Amino acid sequence: MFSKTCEYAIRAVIFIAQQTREGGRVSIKDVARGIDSPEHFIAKILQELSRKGLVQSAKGPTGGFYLDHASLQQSLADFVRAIDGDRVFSGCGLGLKQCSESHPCPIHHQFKSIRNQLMVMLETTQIGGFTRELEAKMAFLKQ
Amino acid sequence: MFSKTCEYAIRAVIFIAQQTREGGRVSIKDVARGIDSPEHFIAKILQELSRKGLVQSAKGPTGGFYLDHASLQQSLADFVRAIDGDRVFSGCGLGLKQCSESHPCPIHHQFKSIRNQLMVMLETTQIGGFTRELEAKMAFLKQ
DNA sequence: AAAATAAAAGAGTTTTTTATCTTTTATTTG
DNA sequence: CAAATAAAAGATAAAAAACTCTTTTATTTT
Repeated sequence: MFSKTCEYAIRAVIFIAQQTREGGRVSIKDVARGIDSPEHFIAKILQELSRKGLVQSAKGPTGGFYLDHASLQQSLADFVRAIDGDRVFSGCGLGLKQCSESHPCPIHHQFKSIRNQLMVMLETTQIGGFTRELEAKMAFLKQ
Repeated sequence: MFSKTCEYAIRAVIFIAQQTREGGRVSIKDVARGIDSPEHFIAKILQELSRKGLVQSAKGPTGGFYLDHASLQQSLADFVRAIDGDRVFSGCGLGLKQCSESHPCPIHHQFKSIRNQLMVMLETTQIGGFTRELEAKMAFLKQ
């Protein structure tokens, strides 16, 4: 569904949101440990999200990653789009380049319906909305 | 969603179903042309499906691929499973190995719902059920 | 100002996926 | 039986994705 990069990205950002909910920063090391991902790999990913303004960062001691008010309100869809592009939202289920309403693949309509639901789900879910569940250990970001 | 291999596989099998609806065989060359895929690549894929009994084949002149009665009734899900395994049906949206009802990732429940719909769709769609649409040019397997 | 900390950037490497090329085996037809 | 046809099998190559390592830059603390 998503690339590995994108899976890590989402987990990382949810983790950062949770860890910094009362201010503060979290280091790459801690993110990597917190979501059980390769450290240098998640570093690259956060670098890119940082460049695109979807996460915030600060260098030096006391530095690390965090999310400003705007970033906390970004939807999962925004992060998916930033990493995987809109392949997920608009690609053809059978890989046709020109698949469309007027030139549909055999499963175009069925797929559209399911993908729309996926899209609505991703668009309406804010990255900052998982803190409570994680806190209560009703949801997990690793293992 | 699906691997490229799986996309080609589904397109190929739908094509074979259509081309051989009144008996006969279709060659790899024709399949490759018919779905606009690399010839040797689709050959490999059909070879594997043939080994697994999901498509039928015959060597020599007048040989080629076709689908027996049972294969025509296989669902899309069967072909997806044969190529991509059940990753599509049961993998975690965020890539967690141990994601489950009792140890869910933050989007487990939302994902489950969408994936179930995908699964129902794939399970209830027979590979042989597209001939009419294709014939009427209301669906396409290439471009 | 020097030392320490932590992200950014750049340059690889490894693995997996996708694709190609060549040889072999089976079957049919003249 | 020889020639032709078509899939099966095996080996290799190219491209993309996933992951690692090293150096640089910015910031803070002493």
